[in-house]
Amino acid sequence: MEKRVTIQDVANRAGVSITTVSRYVNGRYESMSAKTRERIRAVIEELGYRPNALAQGLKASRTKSIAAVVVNMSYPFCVGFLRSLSLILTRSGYHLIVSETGGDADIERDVVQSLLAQRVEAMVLQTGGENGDLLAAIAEQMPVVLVDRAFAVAGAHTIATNNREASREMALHLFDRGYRHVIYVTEDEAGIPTRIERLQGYEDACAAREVAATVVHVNRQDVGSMERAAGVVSELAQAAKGEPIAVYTANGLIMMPLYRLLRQLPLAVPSVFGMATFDEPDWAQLVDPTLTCVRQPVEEMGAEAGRLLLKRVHGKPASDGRAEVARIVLPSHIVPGGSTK
Amino acid sequence: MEKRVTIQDVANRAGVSITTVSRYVNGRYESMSAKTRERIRAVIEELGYRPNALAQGLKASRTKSIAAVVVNMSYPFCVGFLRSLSLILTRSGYHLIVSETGGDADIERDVVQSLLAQRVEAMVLQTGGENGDLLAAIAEQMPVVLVDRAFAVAGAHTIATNNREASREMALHLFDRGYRHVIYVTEDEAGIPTRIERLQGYEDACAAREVAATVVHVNRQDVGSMERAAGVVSELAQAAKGEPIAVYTANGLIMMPLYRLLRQLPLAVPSVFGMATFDEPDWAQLVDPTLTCVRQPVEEMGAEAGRLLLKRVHGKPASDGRAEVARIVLPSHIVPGGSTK
DNA sequence: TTGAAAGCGCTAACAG
DNA sequence: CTGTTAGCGCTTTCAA
Repeated sequence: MEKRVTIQDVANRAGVSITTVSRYVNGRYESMSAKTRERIRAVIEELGYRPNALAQGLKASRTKSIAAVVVNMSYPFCVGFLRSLSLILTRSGYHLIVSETGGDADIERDVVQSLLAQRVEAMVLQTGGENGDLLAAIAEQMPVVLVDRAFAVAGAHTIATNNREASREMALHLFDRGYRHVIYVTEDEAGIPTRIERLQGYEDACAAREVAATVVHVNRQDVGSMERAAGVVSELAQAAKGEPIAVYTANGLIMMPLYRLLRQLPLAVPSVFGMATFDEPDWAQLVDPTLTCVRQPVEEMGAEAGRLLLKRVHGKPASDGRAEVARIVLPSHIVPGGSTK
Repeated sequence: MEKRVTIQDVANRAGVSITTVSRYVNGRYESMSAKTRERIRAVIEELGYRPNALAQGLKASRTKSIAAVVVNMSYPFCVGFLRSLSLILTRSGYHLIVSETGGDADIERDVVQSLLAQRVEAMVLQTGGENGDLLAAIAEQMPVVLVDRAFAVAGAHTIATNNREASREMALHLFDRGYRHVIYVTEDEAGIPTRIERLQGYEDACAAREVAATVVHVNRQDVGSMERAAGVVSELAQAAKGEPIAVYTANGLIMMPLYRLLRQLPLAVPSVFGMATFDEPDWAQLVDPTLTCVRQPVEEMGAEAGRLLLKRVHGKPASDGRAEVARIVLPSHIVPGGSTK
């Protein structure tokens, strides 16, 4: 492990002071003779010098890194979101630190504290909502963006999709296609805005059509709950006596394990049985018939988060010391598939 | 943006020197009176002090962060790998910085340099192979792990799967199921070991069965190439005059767009037409019939990378200054599905 | 156009 | 048991 070359080494070799090298590194060429400038350039090249970002940051607490805290980075939403966020940040020389909470409030707190100690310059979180006070306190120190789940946290920006409206539209779409009953399958709301809003949207649609809402709660970890959900669907199908019914899941992760169980039922898709989900799983176009779904603008959300953070991190804080807090809502759209017709 | 509390603040408030506080923070309680210790604990709690990781790291160049450089973080391999890597690292208080190269050698170089300046303590890369010299140089300064693509880089560890053997097995599996021709669809090898090895495995199997190899090259970005591939399959099926044939793709990302095209052919799956792929896409179990595939131990690779890096980062370098370089191969396994029978 | 010097927040000898 | 002191590598006044 060789010793790393420092600004001092460059200064010595070039026969100038470290101040001058520092100036060169920071592009302040105007106060420097062309000769000195060229000399330093050559030495830096020769020695392969790269400034220690740590030392640079120590003074201004600028680490050129931004953290993303998500429930599970393998969730399709997170994958797309993180990727586009990462792309934007990289373009501005920022690094993305990714952390997982698994949805656990204690872990979330620890992770956030640790990130704070690491002096990240900003944070974007898919939070569970339990650490609101902590996040509000952090929002006073650095830009904080809450994504996907639009909890109300003082000082934090939010980026989400129009869950309620899009969910309502999907349910209406199903009713309009002639499905007399739409069974909504979701996870326990657990106070999570996204889930609550999607459920509300479904209920809005039921109310609009004066149809009774049928909500089935499942637990993704629990296969039994999925089987029970399929059982409920089966019973309702029988009770419907041939009238078309549909299943609409609150997200793609629920539909995944449920899909096979539903297809095993003796119900013809889409004629007497419709299927749809919020989210657009990558397999939606591979199954036969293709799956009707709600596409979230995942990439746009990531890009928007990146832009927002960079603007806040770069820019001087607003004159009154408190910048505008953005609440961005990016609309989702229905992608009709063969599973509803 | 309030001023952050420093070790000095704590020292002042507690009426001790910063050294003592530093000792407390680093858990060296033995050299400290119980009274002092309690006093400091109280003040830290009161002020909500958290040591500045930047300043801590400046001295020892320990940033508690490790970087992962991948081609595309949304690739299924990367998603699973990064997640399990992240989990391991977090458990040891390390942060994971994720960067993308898009497979571009220049970007890879820039990203790596930038990470170097950031003083990450180690790197794991899914490299394109063009920056071997740079990586070898870095491997002299910090632990470097090459994952997925087992390029030979001096001083770097590698973690990969047994691509050639697993690919051979899959091809043999297909021949054994009675498919007389197995068409292998892959991307341009581009010098990437993973691709070369999988192709070799297929060729090994063809040689063993004394069957001519049929390799079709496609470009994932190019729909036309996929259609041409499907065309080749169609022609071969006709030439086979009812004899069963199969398609075997080099990875799941190729199979995804190809799948629909192949299913549109008038060929019965699996009786006269078999389908299989390297990788296990999450939709493999959702389509009907389920898709036969090769499951890579993605999570294990991530966990192994994490363990390896942490061991090397923590441990003192070996006495001779050059630690053992690990070449880890984790085996893949065939997951039989209904698409071959 | 340049450099000396004072830190940024923390750790680690070395003395008491 | 505790404090003094000297940096880690770099930026930034303030003078020259």
